[in-house]
Amino acid sequence: MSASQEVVEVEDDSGEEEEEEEAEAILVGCLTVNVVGLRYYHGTVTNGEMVQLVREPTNPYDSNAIRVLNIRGDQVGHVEKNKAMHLAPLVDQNLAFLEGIVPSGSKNAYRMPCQVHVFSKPALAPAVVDHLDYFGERLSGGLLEEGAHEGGGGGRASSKTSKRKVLAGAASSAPKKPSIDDIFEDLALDCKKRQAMEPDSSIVKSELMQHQKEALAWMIQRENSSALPPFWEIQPPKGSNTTTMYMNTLTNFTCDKRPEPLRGGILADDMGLGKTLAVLALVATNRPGAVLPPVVDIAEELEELEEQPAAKKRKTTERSKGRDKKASDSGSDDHPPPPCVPKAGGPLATLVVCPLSVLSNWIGQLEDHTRAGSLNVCVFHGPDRIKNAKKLASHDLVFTTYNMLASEWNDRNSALRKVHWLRLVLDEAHLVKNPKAQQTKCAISLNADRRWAVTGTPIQNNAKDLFSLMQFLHFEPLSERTFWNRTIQRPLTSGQPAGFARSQGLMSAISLRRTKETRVNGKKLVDLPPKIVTVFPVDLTPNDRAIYDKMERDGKDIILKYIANGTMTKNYAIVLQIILRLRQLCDHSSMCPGSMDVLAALGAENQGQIASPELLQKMLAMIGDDFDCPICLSPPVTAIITRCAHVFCRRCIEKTLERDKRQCPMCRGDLTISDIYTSNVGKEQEEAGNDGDGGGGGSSAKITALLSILDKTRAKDPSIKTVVFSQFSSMLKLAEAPLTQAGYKFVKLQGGMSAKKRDEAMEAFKSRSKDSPTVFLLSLKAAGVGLNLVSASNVVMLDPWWNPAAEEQAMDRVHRLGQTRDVHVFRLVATDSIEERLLQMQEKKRAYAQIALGKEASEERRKQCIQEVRLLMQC
DNA sequence: ACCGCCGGGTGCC
DNA sequence: ACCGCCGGGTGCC
Repeated sequence: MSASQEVVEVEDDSGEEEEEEEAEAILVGCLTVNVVGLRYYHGTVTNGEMVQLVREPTNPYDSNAIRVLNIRGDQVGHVEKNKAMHLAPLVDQNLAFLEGIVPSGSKNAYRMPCQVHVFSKPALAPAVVDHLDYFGERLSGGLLEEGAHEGGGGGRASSKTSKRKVLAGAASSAPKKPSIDDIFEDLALDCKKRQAMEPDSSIVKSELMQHQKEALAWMIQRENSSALPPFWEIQPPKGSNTTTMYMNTLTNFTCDKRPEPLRGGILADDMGLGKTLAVLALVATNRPGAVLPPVVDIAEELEELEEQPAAKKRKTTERSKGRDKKASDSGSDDHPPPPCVPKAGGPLATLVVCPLSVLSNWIGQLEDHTRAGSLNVCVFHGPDRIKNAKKLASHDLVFTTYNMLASEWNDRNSALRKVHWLRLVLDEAHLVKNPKAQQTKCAISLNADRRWAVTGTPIQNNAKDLFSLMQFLHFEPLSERTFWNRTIQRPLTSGQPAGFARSQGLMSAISLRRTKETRVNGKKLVDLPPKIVTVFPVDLTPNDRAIYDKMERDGKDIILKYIANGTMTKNYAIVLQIILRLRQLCDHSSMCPGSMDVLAALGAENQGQIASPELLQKMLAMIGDDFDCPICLSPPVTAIITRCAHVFCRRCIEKTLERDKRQCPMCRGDLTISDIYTSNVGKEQEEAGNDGDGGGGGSSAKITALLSILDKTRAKDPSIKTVVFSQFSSMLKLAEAPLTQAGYKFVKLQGGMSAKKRDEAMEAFKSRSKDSPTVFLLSLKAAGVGLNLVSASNVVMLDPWWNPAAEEQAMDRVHRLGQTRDVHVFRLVATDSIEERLLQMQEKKRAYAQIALGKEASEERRKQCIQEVRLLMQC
């Protein structure tokens, strides 16, 4: 950042503070002055209109000059000089600031009266009064007179003023300072009269929830409707006036040019209501040139559910709503209604700005809910981002982060800023509440036809945050700080009902907010049914038990020897193998051929390089994602295995090897890039040693348990579907024959399946038809992606996983948005086995994950690793 | 008449 | 601007 930029920042700061102080100011009094020189300027005002009074110290004729501008900023004239002379010093010394309203007489061609409201900090008010008194200027209508600076609408129509006062009386019984949440409170009631729309099914493959369809219809209507922006009214020609006029009800600014609609708004649904999908549906459905699906009116039901205390407040909402509605209705009368036909030919690309942390969520939802390849998507992030604006603009959807936005702000030639966007979406838009942050400035300045702010925590009890959203939305004149303060902020903070009513009118017009408590026809929008997790102990069959016990004893002996020698990390591959074997034995003996002796012999012979690459790859494929990278302590992004059998993210280990010596961070053994192996995922590895029917060692206790759960479920309700997870695909295979035998139809999903096959399996399972499969066998790898499995409500985890978060995530494929039944999760755990210890370890990991984030593989971590093994092996 | 008055020219700051 | 103001023309009744 250059020095000059810093200076600018500082100036911005002070300006900001001053303007925020304005909100705290009080009205000292009013003064009527003449606005003169009208014929030299083309800015016009009508009766009751607000004007801006701007000092013009550089005026060559009078250094006290005060310019008079209308809302649009066009100059109307000057304050007559003998009054300007009295007022200018107050303004220049920051003792007061001025606001003007032209009550009447605006027809005069040469001059017009203007009511000047003088505001100051309360402490300075007496000095201001004294100063003006000295010059013979008597102020009228100070704070004491209620409604004195009601200005906004007061001047225009006295009938309205009286209505407001009635309203004020009604509202004053409510709590003094209405929070923004109160403003939203009743808006929810309005959604039931809303409409719904299906998304373009050639792109969006998922079924939207009802409230998401409503959000889609609402957003599309906001983007395509030609309705007037909020606070605008149409004034049909009357009398001698033959032109239709448009008036802003906040400022009474009137002009003959129809204001542009506000194409966008605020999607402020609570977290967990699926805003991301709603926006994706919008992007997919409201494309230029597209034919829109029909709008479906939602029947209004259960009106009687209305609660008593809400009724009064609701009237307020309806009043402002009614006004908006009238405005838009008459708007479509006057302009041939072009709604719902997005034109082709303009810009195509939607830019989504989000925090880096939720970027993956967007991508995940995109993969989950849209057909592969149906949208042309790109992520503008990282050093190899697209720098060519034309290329960037050719995508349907571009994702970037706030940090990118902030850094690109400095770059005049940034592709982001050059593109003319069809649509700009700010996710977690509350992040732009700081108006001087670079990301905020950049977001405001980007060139986009439609603008959306998406946020789950909309306006944290602070109307100021709303202001920055107005800036982002380019919603004039509220995007202008002075007008924001004047019409919303100050009335709101001083508890005037006008501020509240206006905010409500604004929000009801441009925002959609539903909370988890919002009810439509008496039902919550998203009411995730409970998830009940049960640990389901399984006694191994006598045969398996015997094999397991022997193996565990052998394994323990081997490991104890390593611990005694201090060679455990060196022999980590064998340790891992032992643990893996034992875990497999908990599923079924057939999955673990051979004995530990073989391994031990191997280990004894080659202390250094013990495993062949093939074996290592096999191991990696089996532990797969169910392992934490010891460097970043998260499940590996692209898991690799070293020749010393340690598992890392590819990124993490590559970086470590680049930077440090050529050593494995875990065992300190020599290690180079060539000693790293990926799993050969492409070819699905089927564990040898079983032929799919439980083969050699009799039946598996886990499979028996699974069947008993399924049988019970089927007896209770045959339509309940069950998802079965295991990390061993061989275990899933083991389940197949018994399932078929017991009359269960099933589908399967595991790593290495083609996208088409996966889709087919998903579709089949989703079906509600009688002969559709009721059991879904999933490997851990397949569960990692954001699958939606809400058609099932039962989950069986055949084996406990290393990583509790991964297990949780897998369950949440079922227990997620759209789930209507209670979810039952059965975690099968072999009694008195390594699995029980694994559960204990999961608890520890949960706690550990909180503390040691971001630490690199250290001595401590290695010790902990040994501790984990000892805990698992009970030695 | 170094005034008053008349009436045309003129017009923000 | 159907004003105020300026400044030139004018000058008893």
